[in-house]
Amino acid sequence: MEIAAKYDPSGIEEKWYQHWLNKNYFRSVPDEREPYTIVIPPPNVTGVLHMGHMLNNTIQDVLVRRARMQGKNACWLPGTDHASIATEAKVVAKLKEQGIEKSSLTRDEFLAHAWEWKEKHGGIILEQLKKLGASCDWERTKFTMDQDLYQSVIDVFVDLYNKGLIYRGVRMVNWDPQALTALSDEEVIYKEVKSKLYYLRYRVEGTADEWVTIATTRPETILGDTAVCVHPEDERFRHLKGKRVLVPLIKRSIPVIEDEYVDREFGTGCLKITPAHDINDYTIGLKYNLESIDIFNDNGTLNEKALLYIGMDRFEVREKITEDLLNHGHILKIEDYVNNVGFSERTDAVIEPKLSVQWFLKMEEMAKPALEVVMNDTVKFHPEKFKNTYRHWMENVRDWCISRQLWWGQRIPAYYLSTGEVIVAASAEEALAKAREISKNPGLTASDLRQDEDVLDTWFSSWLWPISVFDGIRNPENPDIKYYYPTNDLVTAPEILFFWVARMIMAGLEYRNEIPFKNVYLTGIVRDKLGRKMSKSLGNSPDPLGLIEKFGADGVRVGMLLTSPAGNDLPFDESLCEQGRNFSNKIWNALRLVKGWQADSTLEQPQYAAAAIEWFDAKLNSSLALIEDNFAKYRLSDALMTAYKLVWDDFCSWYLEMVKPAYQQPIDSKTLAASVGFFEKLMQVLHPFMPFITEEIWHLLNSRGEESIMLSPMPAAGDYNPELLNWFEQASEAVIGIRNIRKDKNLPFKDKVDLMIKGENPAKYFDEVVAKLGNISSLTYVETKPAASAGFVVKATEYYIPLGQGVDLEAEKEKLMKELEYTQGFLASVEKKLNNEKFVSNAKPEVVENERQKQADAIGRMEILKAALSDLGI
RNA sequence: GGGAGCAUAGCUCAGCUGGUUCAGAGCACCUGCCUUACAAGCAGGGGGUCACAGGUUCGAACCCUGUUGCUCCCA
Repeated sequence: MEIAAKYDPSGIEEKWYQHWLNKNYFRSVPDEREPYTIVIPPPNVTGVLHMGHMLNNTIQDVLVRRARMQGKNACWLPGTDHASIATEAKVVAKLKEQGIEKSSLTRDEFLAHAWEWKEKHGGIILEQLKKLGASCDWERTKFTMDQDLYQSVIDVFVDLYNKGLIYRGVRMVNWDPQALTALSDEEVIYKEVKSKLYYLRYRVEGTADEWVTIATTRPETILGDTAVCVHPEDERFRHLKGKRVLVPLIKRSIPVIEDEYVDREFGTGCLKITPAHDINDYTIGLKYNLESIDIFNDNGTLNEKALLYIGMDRFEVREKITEDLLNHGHILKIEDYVNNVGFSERTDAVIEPKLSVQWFLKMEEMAKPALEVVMNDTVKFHPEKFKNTYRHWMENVRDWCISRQLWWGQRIPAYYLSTGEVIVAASAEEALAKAREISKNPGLTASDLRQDEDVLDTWFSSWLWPISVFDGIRNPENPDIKYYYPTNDLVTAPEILFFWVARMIMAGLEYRNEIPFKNVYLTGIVRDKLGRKMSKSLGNSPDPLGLIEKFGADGVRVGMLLTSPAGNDLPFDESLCEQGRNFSNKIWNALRLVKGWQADSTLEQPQYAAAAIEWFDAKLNSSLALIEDNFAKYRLSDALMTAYKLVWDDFCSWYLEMVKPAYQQPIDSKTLAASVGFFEKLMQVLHPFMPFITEEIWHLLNSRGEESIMLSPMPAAGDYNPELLNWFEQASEAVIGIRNIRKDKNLPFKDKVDLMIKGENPAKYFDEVVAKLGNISSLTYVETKPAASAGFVVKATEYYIPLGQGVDLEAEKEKLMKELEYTQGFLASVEKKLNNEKFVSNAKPEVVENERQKQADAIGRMEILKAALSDLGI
């Protein structure tokens, strides 16, 4: 069979993914095996695959595929979330393009558009994941707005309300004037912005020319000022005590109050108080019973309470009012100033602090056990350092604002009577029944109830995800939830540690009385070479599908994993994928070599081949043990690197070279079988990382019929003789020594040379291997160093290659002297320790013993070197 | 402003309880090779005062203190 010299993943990847799907290999249903479960962090239904997803889902697939091969019943449950703000924004924009205003639609009409949009564009991302090789149980695909998940959210709201954990309150919220909704603190991104600090003077009431100067970054908010505040101990303002000042332009009279909150160093030391539009001012307003004048409409324009500029946008007003203040002599100066401004994560609009009535979930009680399970490692974080961050947040947790002024999402199941009374119930019918009961008015009808217009925060559905996808809220005893929950591993980004991971833990404890997952693997952020976060606006993100096309899914997966230890950011570079592709090609060519061998069952197995097989078996087992350890510690890149080196260095560079028959010669059947066997095991080990090429090769190595590598048992580390590894190390060093001499002395590799060994050689077992790899014509043991030869020493064994003529005695001498010097220095440092009484008496006995061994070795080596030098006539 | 973390080769990172192999890996780099599996390769090689300054210890990349620089989270 002809095999292409370069591995071409196109076609192969498509073929196998389709095959796996056809065979339903990703499907999981409860059975008697141990379950292994991962629920996908549901990507935004409007989203397309980006590099962060690539990393995150590669990791999940590696874990799932490995678990599956370890005989577990592996279930990777995929899905998407409805992303209320982002999706609604997209649908609104889309409608606008068609000339439809959201305000002209009824709620139901709008939702119909939204669903239509979702059916059309949602789920693209899941299709893209298939290109990556994701082995999700697609039959279980969930969406947070699916009827069952929707209902679970509603049930939970009602339940928490009945438990007294959900309440309605007036709060200063982060208002997104573009999306027209409140945002949670986590959805606000603070950015440093170059702005201006305006120094404004307010006239003291009852005076003609006495002024107070304040500094503000938002001059337009003076229209909502209800006080001016100074520090009680500030001498500069003592005379203002009990006075009032007039707000410029509108001449509203407001009091001068005193509070220690004021930073005397900042600005003028005199602060204007606008309770309706600043969170700190709001607190002060409450303390001093100040009026709150909300001057903004929801969309960020000014309302009639502002008295001026009514209907103008806040930023327009800022310019206009600056002008007017200047004209009226109220501005003393304007300074450049850098401050932190909050922006909406979704719309990038500047957040407006705004007072409004919202629904909140009390966090304190739920946070305590959720903190506990992480601190005591019931839920393990990888890497562990995130426990600190988690604790800090959980200890300072604030109530969760769960309402959003949107339509796309689970509508809050709260119903208002005309009296303003609130009834929370899972359905309108139940609410009506309750209402009749409470009001003792059986004549109430559905039209007497008005349901809350708001929907719930998307996280209020995602926090139930590990439970609701198995219908564990509505049917807590169903077989799926009992089998798959708690899930095993969660793979996600540290950015959402709090608003998703923490809350899932809370929900799990609340509704299952059990943690939702045992391990949380926190990935880093994929950045570009310059360390910038990849983002659409920067345009610095490569197209993931383009990468897959260029390097193959296997190559990209390897590239993503090679340099991304848990929790560390990944500075992405295409060359990483290139390395992955090169690795694919390397494996492919190893296949070409092995497939090219003709077996001859009459051939005796050469000793070198038997030795090579024994060695590689030991090496394989020791690497497997390492890989198992790496996985146990969730060090996936280390596991991959171990496998990478095992395949490339040990298998390809050493093993295959050792057993390889001479050109166009057949190979003995025993060696071929062993080689194919090793190859298969290596493919199995690599399969979780590189699902496609391993499946392809697995089938090319042997006829498998319908079998799949993805269901084959993962090789487990077995016992091995460590001596084999030590001996081989010596032998391989000898081979390297021979190569070096060839290079130094310009001895072409194709010319055979003699090798003479002096002294005890523990690695005798590999002599034939050394002879083969060194292209040695005869390997003999000698008592004395042969004349006119070049040599080297490995441990306590001397190796010589006779050179006939042209031996550079000086060079030989120099080499030996250098080594002798080094050994002397080494011995000195060892003896320094041993001669130190404190060391001998304080250090652990095995450490001291070790030093003695080093001493003996060094002395022995020095003797050998000295003897070699004296042979040279020194 | 409060909290956490990091600083080891050109880059990305390992380095466990302080003690052979403790200064490592991969990539990049340099040199030589078109050696019929692979130039997407082979063989070999160079490269680090472990941020800086002190301290503890028989012994420090590792523990302690301070300094500097960077990152993240929270306000």
